[in-house]
Amino acid sequence: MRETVRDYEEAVLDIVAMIPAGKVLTYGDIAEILERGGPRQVGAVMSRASSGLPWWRVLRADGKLPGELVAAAVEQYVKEATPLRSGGRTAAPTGEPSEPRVDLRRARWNPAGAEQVALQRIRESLGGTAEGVSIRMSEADDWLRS
DNA sequence: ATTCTGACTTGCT
DNA sequence: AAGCAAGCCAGAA
Repeated sequence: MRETVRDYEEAVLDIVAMIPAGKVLTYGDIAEILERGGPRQVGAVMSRASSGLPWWRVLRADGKLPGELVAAAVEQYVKEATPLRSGGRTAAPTGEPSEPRVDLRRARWNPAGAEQVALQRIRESLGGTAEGVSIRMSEADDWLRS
């Protein structure tokens, strides 16, 4: 039995729903967790995501989000005290406000223990049907990458 | 089968 | 820091 597109969407949405307030994940991170598709696929899912989802906690690898979403997102970041870069000191000397960007180094969600297990379970739910799915046990190491 | 498209990434200026 | 080109992945036309 082949996995359906719908399954992939559910998996992505489940993960997004698990991200704690004040923390974030990049599109690529989610693709890695699922070991399916890539950043663009995750982005595609998010573009169709229904409201009610903490979409602002999923952003690009550079800590930004597509233009239109920035305003709404920043509002949330402030509310959730998400670590940002800029705002004050790092602003350009030219006087340009420079849009705030999430500080990935500090804000990236690093799932541990039970959370990581839960994510693994979500991933496994995708390959479900015995298809020679070789599982890597030491995947956790990937999360230690800086 | 082929081409287009996009809430993406990386590497190089 | 900002812009650009290529690479990448999968669904849609």
